Parts: sequence; C-alpha cells; structure tokens
Amino acid sequence: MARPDKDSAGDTAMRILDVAEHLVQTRGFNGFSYADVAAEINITTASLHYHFPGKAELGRALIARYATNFFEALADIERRLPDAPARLQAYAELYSRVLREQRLCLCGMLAAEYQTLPAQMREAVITFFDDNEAWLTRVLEVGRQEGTFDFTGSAAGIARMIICGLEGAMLVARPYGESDRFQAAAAQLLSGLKKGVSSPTEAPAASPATV
Amino acid sequence: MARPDKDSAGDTAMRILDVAEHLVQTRGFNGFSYADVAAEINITTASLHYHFPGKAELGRALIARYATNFFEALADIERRLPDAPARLQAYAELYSRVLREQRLCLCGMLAAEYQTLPAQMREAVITFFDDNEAWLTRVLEVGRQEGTFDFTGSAAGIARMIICGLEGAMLVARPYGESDRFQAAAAQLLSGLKKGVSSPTEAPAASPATV
DNA sequence: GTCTATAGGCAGATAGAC
DNA sequence: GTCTATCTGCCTATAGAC
Repeated sequence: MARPDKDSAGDTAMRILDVAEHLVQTRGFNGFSYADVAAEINITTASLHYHFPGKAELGRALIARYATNFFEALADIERRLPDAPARLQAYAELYSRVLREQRLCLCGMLAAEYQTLPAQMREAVITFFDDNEAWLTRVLEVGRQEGTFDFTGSAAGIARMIICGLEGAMLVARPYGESDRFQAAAAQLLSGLKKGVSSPTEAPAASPATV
Repeated sequence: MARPDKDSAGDTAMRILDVAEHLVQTRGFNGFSYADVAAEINITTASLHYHFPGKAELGRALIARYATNFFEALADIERRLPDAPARLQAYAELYSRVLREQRLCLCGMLAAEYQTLPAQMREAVITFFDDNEAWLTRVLEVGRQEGTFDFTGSAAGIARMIICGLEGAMLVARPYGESDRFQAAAAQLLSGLKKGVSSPTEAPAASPATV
C-alpha cells in the first residue's frame, strides 16, 4: 500500500507472508518450517529472522493480515450487495474460493492446532471468529427486519451455526478434493433461512453459479 | 479383549494408543512426538518403536481403533434407541462427550493435517467419514419413512451437512472452552429436521439435558 | 537486508545388550 | 519387551561479516 513497486523494501516481508500463509493453510502451523518459506523465495532462514524474529511473531502477523483482508472483503460485500440473502451467499462464496485453492480458512486451521499455539496467536484466532459472528449477526438481523429471512431464535446463534458449518464443511470436504461437497453442505446449511421455506432440506442441489 | 488382566502382554500397546490418541486429539499428529508418548508411560522411545515401527503405523492403528470404537458406539445407539430422532441426538452427544474432554474428533483433527499425512492414514480418514455418512443416511431415511423427520432433499446430503456442522462446531467451540457453544450450534443444526417445525431456527436454546 | 557459519535442541529411527 | 547408546537430519535461533 505504501510502495507498490519497490522490490527491496517491505516487499520481502509481504512475500514471506504470502508463502507462509499458503503453507499454514495447507499444512498447518506445525507442519511447515522457516526453511520451507526461505527455500520458496530464495532467501536464507537468517534473513527470515530479520523480518520476523520468531515463528510466533510470524504467526501473529499472518492472522493480522488475513483478518484485515477478510474484513475488507466483507466491507466490499456490503458495498456491492444491498440485500441480506445476497450478502450471506457472498459470505459463503469467500470460503468456497479459499477451498478451491485446496486451502483451509487460516483461522480454522489454527483452531485445530489451538492448544499448541503461542498465546498471542490464540487471542487473534478468537477475535477473528468473534468479528465474523458480529458481522453475520448484523446481516441476519437486517434480513429479518427486511423480511427476507425467516427465523425466530437469536441471530447470533444462527451466525455461530453458519460459521461452524462453513468451517466444518471446508475441513471435511478438502480431503475429498471435491468442491461440490462444500457447495452442497453450504447450500443445505443456508437453505432454511429463506423466507417461505418450510424445512432446511430444500437446498437447490448446489447449482454451480450459486454460493 | 483377549487378556483383560495381563499387564505385560498387549497392554503396553494399548496404553501407547491411549496416550497417543489423546495427544493427537488435543495437539494434532504433527504436534506430538514419540518422546511425548514415551515420557507419559515411563518407557523409552526405542520400546515404542518395538510396538509401532514408525509414526505412520502408529497413526494408522490410532484411526483403526478409533473407528472401531466409534462404530461400536453407533451400533449400541441402534440397540438402545428405537426411533430416529433419539438416535440422531445420541449421535451428536458422542461428539459432545469428546469435546467436553477438550478433544477434537480424531479424524477431524487429521482432516486439518490431511496434506501432511502418510497415504495409509489418508485413506483411513476418508473411510471414517464415509462410514459416518452411511450410518447417518440410514437413520435419516428411516426417520423419514417413520414420519419423524421432515425433509425433501437427499438423506445423504443432509447427513453430510450434519457431519460438517458437528465437526466444525467442535473445531470452533474448543478454543472458547465453552461446551455450550457446541451444544447450541448442534441443536440449531438439527432443529430443522423435526416434523412440523417450519424453520431451522426454532432450536430450544441448548437445554442442558438435550443433545 | 542478506549472507555464512554455527549453535543447541529435538525429531524419528536403529543396533545390539539384557 | 525393554533398555542404553547412538545416528542423522531438521528445527528455531543467533553472531557477525558484507
């Protein structure tokens, strides 16, 4: 954002984050090493330590950037899409795009490894989920007021279920390598919210363009 | 099963599996070492290699035993509970019990680490999910025939959604250390299937004894 | 900022005595 | 079956030159 072209200044740090993010999302935080990152960008591990003193700091930076990007994407959704159901669809599509690259949600992966994470990373993971829940809750409440969503319980409860469902769908679908598996589960999960639908089962068997 | 009392024969292997299972469910397959297991049962790592030649073999054995126990529990549910909704509740309760010990589903954890697993373990993880799906699908179909479940799509699709939802609920709830979080998400997830319920949102805000 | 060199520790694994 | 001893390799991390 500061210097889009310079190759020497803050660019290396960003390339490190790019590579490390990919590694965490595919192999987990305990499944990659500084050597893996260093090798992929033709640098030594010593140089890596210049940019990020330890793995904990690198991990914290990864979550910070991931969260920033994610919530920018959510803000963008709100700008582009006016109605609640479209926003919810777009939200699920964010997850779908990650899975299509054979990745898990960064914080979903870190949630699995939670017990082994440094404290600073733990807090950041929790915050990510909290903020997701808050955003979804707002969308759901707006939808209910507009009359486009039909539910009676707490919006926050539905929001949590959606987050759990989408994170779980990524987790389980990835080993199969079928993105359909995620699409279908996501569609099934969200289908019950639509106004006038009587059961959560009338999911439109994952139409390609949807979700 | 063979010798319930003997302390020297096959007992060590079982204690190794007990400790290793706990470690994988809490820290992940890449988050523990032979030394961790050895220390906890007062044995050397060399002895560990006698029982399980390598970590891959240990991992394979872990999944095999976990799956056996899990499907025995499912068979037990079918024996004890005659109607489909009760069976589904009991199914969710199995997950809940695991989470209460701060553990993830073994195969849920391994799904996160899937890309780093030896091939033999990968297959076993997939099979576990497939078998779960098959069991749930049967329960759902029976429920629909009995008239206790109300859904229109494919039972297999619902089954997949339930598995994803429960695995995701464990994943996300554990960092919070609140078992309520899982209970609520699970209740929300299953609420839409009940006959005569109009939306998936009328979840009975996680009554303690339920699920 | 990046390098070479290196430390110190832990990983999974093996040989061979008992 | 379990031990001691040991190997090789990789891990995170640091010192110091350029």
